[in-house]
Formats: sequence, C-alpha cells, structure tokens
Amino acid sequence: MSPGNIPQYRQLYETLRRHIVDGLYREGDLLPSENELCKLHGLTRPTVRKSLDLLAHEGFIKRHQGLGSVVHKLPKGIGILSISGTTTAIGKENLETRTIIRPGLSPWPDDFPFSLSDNEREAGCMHFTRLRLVNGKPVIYDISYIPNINLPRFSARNLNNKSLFNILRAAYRIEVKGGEQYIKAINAPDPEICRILDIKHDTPVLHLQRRIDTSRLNFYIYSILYCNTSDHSLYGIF
Amino acid sequence: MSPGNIPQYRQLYETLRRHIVDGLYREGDLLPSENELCKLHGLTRPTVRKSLDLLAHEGFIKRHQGLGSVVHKLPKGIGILSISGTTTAIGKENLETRTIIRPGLSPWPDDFPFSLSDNEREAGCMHFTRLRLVNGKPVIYDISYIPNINLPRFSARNLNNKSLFNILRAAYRIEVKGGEQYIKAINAPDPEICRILDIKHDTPVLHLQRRIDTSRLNFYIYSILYCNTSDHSLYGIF
DNA sequence: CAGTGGTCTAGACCACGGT
DNA sequence: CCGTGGTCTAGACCACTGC
Repeated sequence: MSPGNIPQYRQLYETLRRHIVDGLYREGDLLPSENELCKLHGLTRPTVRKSLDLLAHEGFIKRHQGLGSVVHKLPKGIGILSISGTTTAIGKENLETRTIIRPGLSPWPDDFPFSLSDNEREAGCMHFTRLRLVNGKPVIYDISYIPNINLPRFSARNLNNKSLFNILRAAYRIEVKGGEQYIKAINAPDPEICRILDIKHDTPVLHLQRRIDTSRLNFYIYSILYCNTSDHSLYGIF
Repeated sequence: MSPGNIPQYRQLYETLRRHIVDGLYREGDLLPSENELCKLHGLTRPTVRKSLDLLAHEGFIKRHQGLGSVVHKLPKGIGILSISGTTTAIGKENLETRTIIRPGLSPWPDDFPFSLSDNEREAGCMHFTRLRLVNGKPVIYDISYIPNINLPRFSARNLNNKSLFNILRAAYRIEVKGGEQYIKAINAPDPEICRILDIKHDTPVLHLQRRIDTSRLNFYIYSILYCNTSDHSLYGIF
C-alpha cells in the first residue's frame, strides 16, 4: 500500500501548498472542508487534518471553527526565519545563489558560537560560504559549517543555485528537521563582508547564528548569516 | 466529562512543559515513552502525541524514532520570536515591564506598516507602549496598536508586569494564536527611542513589525518593536 | 438549523534505534 | 529482538459560524 515512502499527509500538503502559491486559491478563499478533502483524496480526517496543520503552521492558511480554512496572504519578505531554506518567499525567479568559498576542510573557528560535542570536534568541519542575491543585489552572506562525518565527496558538489538541503537529502538521505537561531542587529563587522554585501562600513545588518537539526542523530549543521535588510525584511511566522 | 474546557492534550503539554523548565527533566533526558504517558494520564496515543507535537514545535523536546523524546537545552536568548509573549526564556525573575504610554484612543498612524480593513480603520485604535527591561536594563521598546472593537474599559487596565495576552484571555476571552513578523536591522531611528532604550544615536537595533492573530475572527493586534540586542540576542526556533 | 473545525477514542501496521 | 516514535483508519461528540 505504500505510495513510495512519502506519507499521504505530506503529499496532500504539497498539493494544497502548490495550489496556494500558484494562485489557484487566493487570499481569503476557503479551502475545501476537511470532509470534502477526505472524499476527494480518499483519506480519513486525522490524515487530512495533519496536512492542514502543516499548512497552518507555515502560515499558508488560518483555520476558523465553524467557518473553514482561509487562505492567507503570501508574505512579502524573505522567508529565511522558517524552514526550507531561503527560497520560500519572493519567488524563485529573483533569487540567486553564488558560492564564494568552495567546500573544504578546515578547523573549527576558535570563537564558534555553539558548543560542540567531542565527536564534532574530532571530525573537523567542512566550511563554505554562499551569497544570496535578490534581483542581482547581494542580500545574505551565509557562512556554513558542517561536521565532517560520513559525507563522502561532499566538497566536489556544486552548490550554485541548488539548495544545500536538497543535496543532503538526495545524496546522503539527511532530512533537515528544524533548528534554533540567535538574532542580533550589528554594524557590518569587517571590510570583507562589507565588500561582499556591497555596503558601507557602518551599515546595520542582521546577524544570525543557527544550529540546524537533521534526521541523523546528533548531526547538526551550523550557519552564520549576515543580512542586509535595507531593501528586504526577513519574514517569519510564530 | 469536560474537565473545565481546557483540552486534555493542552493540560498534558502544560504539565510536561513545567517539568522541563523547572528542571525535573534535564537536557538530554528522555521523556516517558508515548505509551507510558498514555497509561500515566489515561489518554490515548493521538492525544498524547498532540501534546508532544506542541512541545517539539516550541523547541522543548526533540523526537527520534526508535529512541524517544529527548529534552532540549533551554535557550539563552529572549524568546520573543515565538509565541507566549516575551516571557518564555531568560527566567521571569530578570524580566520587568513598564508602561511608558498608557492605553488611549488615537488615530491609526499614517505610515502604518500593515494594510487595515475598513472595519479596523473606522473603529480607531487603542495605542500604548511598554518597555521591557532585563536585569534593570532596557532592551525592548514595544509600541502596540489594537483596534478599538468591543474592548470595554481596556484603557483602565494596568499592564505592568502582566502579559497583555493574559488580560485579553481573562477579560475578553480572546486567545492569541500566532502571527507574522517582518524583521530588519536599522540604526536607532529617533532621539526619543534612543533615550528610552538608553543607547547612542547610531546604535544598530532590531526592528520588528508584527501582526498577531487571535481567536476572534478578523481581530488582529499590531506591534512594532525596537530591540537593543547588544547584550541579549533574540532567540527563535524554526 | 446544517456545516465547519476542535477534540478524542481504540485500535492497526510500519521504520528505526539500541541491545 | 523489543520498544520507540511515525503513519493511518473509522468512527464519535462537541463548539462555533453563518444562515
């Protein structure tokens, strides 16, 4: 009975999500009722509800008892505060990713903002940086650190315009599950980063430190981001 | 059979949550298994799982198939990016709230960052501001706007050291359900805010624009925040 | 009132981790 | 191998919205 290992609630979620972002449902529209979705897709209500839970959790719909599931306005900022990488909002067309420093082995930085396990320390880390551009303008500089554990040939892979998360899933069957982040406002720290982001020395930027959970036990991805938010706010739901 | 209108999954969630923040379970500990929790509390597994979904969603636990529910390290920043007000992290002892501008009616600002419905425009808005201090130092300046719809005697209420959300629930039976936010880094905008946050003119601060959903249909709370993050990062999960 | 989402039960089978 | 969480079924009753 297994339809290819992807759970049914996930499939329904993807379908509805695509319909929303493609504009088939518009802001304020009602989704079909839960019972209708059950009949349409041959599922039971708990399964359908799980799909809707996901959509509501990510801000695509809002549910009202007695009324239905209302489609939410799509956000206008960069959806980096949620999961699924940066790509959620804005529309992929405008988003570009360039690798600045290609993946390579390096020691962990001395001032690393997260505490590391002994395993992680011993393994050393893969280090690489990427620049995200919106409409050709640099917006986010992303410095990534990945423990060098069981990732054969990782450094040979091309990260341009591909989601790091997709590579991890396809090549190593590692699913990203969420994470935690610390956010600050700072003045652009060093001349190198100012040059990369094309900003002046005293420009305020967002500074994010993230630890990203994966489906592999005790395997985390670390990321430090500098964001020029003068033209694009970051967007999140809570 | 109704135990006072609070759902059972919510009660179990609150219980487990309290046990975690009180230190009864510590970082890395395993929670009782789902089946054990069923027996302990006389619930079925879907109900227990809903409690654990909530805990996982808010970052208190992380679940691993085949292993169990692992208690997560408690965050060190200010948990303002999630729900439940600002109070989640840091420990209540250090957090203080002062009302700067008491609630009063005022017109909506001209440059309001969210689009307002006709209903909201006509109703006018309650406006007030609060300052959040950590260890006696100002950290967050919160400017709130609430549509003046069916909120009798709101301006008479004292907001000091009480959660706005608690007042809404207790006095008006309005539950806060989530929301969306736009985040930027800016230089402290005007002398008034610099004075209130006790910072210099060119200090970078976090700027948050939030629209908060409630259980009342088409009733939103709006909030603009300025955060001095030089000593305390904001913390969030995703 | 009918229809909606919110809560809950009592089972089932599967994939995965640790032993 | 056993116990864990992940998925799913087929029902039930309730609270709320709109008419």
